[in-house]
Amino acid sequence: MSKNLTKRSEDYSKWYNELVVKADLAENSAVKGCMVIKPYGYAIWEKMQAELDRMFKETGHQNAYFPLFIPKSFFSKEASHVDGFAKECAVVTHYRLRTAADGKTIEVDPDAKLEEELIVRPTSETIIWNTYKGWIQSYRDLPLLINQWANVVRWEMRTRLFLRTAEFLWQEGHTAHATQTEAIAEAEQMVNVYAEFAENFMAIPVIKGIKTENERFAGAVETYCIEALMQDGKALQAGTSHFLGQNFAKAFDVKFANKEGKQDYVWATSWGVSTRLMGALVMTHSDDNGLVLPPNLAPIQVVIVPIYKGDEQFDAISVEAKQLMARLRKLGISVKYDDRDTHKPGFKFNEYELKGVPLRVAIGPNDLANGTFEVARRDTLTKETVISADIVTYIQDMLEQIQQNLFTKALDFRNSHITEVNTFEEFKDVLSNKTGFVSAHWDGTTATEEKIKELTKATIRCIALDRVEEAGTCVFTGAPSQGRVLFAKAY
RNA sequence: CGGGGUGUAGCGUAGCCCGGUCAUCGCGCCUGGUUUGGGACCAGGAGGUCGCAGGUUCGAAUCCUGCCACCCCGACCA
Repeated sequence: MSKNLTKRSEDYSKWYNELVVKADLAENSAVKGCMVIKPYGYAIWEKMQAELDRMFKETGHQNAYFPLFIPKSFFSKEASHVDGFAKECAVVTHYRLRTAADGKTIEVDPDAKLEEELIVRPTSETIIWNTYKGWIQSYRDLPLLINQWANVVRWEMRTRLFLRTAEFLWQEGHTAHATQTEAIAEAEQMVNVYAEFAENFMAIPVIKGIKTENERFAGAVETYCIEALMQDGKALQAGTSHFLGQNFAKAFDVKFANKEGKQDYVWATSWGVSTRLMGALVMTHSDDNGLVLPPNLAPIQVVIVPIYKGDEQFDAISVEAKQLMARLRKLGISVKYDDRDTHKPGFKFNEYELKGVPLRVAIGPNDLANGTFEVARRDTLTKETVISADIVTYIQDMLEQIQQNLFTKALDFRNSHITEVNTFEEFKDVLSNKTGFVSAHWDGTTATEEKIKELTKATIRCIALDRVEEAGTCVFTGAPSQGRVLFAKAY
């Protein structure tokens, strides 16, 4: 295994191997950017889904499901939206195959050409708003707060495992409101939900902010985002929440009668996070020994490894192990007892480190004699001997400590990689040597933003919601600025 | 689509410049035995259209031509 895994993104793919593999569909290069999520990786996604779903419901949202296929005509109704996605859509043109003249191969039946092509959804705004049109007549129908768990397809020119795959899993919330204020409040609420989820559940510190016009979602009036920093110093957008204004309501003619009896267009939001978050998880916490999973997300939180010679010892250890397993499970802790006799303990130790299991309990003849357990934690790679009487509370506390420690570690790293600069020389120097976020004054123009991107490859990740107003001069043009924005090289 | 690189067993690779017991080594896999507190050891074994198609040659993994695929950089991209 290569060293310096924290330095280059390609190296992370080695750790992804535990979770996911690139789809092996070499016969058809068109789907090369897809991924197969392995059971261990999918278990993490399920945990993320469960927690997010709970948070959505606590904020009043409901789940629904909309079609995978979107008629082409829907797509063209919102001009900037179609501009944003047109170049990366998979299109269905036919609905039937037939046996070819050679009697062996299968070909597309030319008679089965669709009158109107169907787009495989790259996002569902259009089909959802087309549906909402029939659901909303009165202010009494509002707000409409719906979330969908789905897959989407974006035919990117270049894919990167987890971070930008051709097909990915996500959730997309789509809400409709009677007033602008309410819709903005919703968009802000959801970015807060995402931030809370990332920090408390995934142990990934994030910066909440808004996107510049240039980086805004196609069709949005304002895009809120959470930005995380990976160990290699590159930023990753981990979630977005958009205030869509009345753009989609107007495009799909969704009007409602307000309290005064007047017709008005509804105000909209949409928000989403995807399997990209799993990439963020790996790139935030993992080390040269493999994955490091926060206890909240680990499919296996505790693994018990027996160390024994002969059946007699094994049986005695198994009794202890199964007792401990039962007690931990009662507390909702997920435990695996690895009683395979095909592998030595040392092999198992390394295997579970690679998989990122937070806590490992070893039980051997010495422990049996002394009434102890050996507990090793994945985040610090340290071991301690714990007496039987304390073991359950010790593990319970330790899982919480690991969760906390991972967040603190990532937060310290992130905070030490936000650098304020005042000259363009410094700007370039920090970007190429220290990496991370660069906090600098910007004159607010797209032209400057693009010129900086051209020269340094850095983009404005966000204007932090909690930034302090501060008069200054643009790091590039010297024009006046009201505050600093965060630049970084990003995935 | 431009620039660079790679393609040899499930994975990672040597060999290619200088054609000829060259199909190499490691991991993994199978069998038997000994092992088991940090990736065990010994012995034996299975597994390969050398990316594909042509060409040169007595002879091609090796040279030539074309094609295909993958990776990296760029364009593109919430």
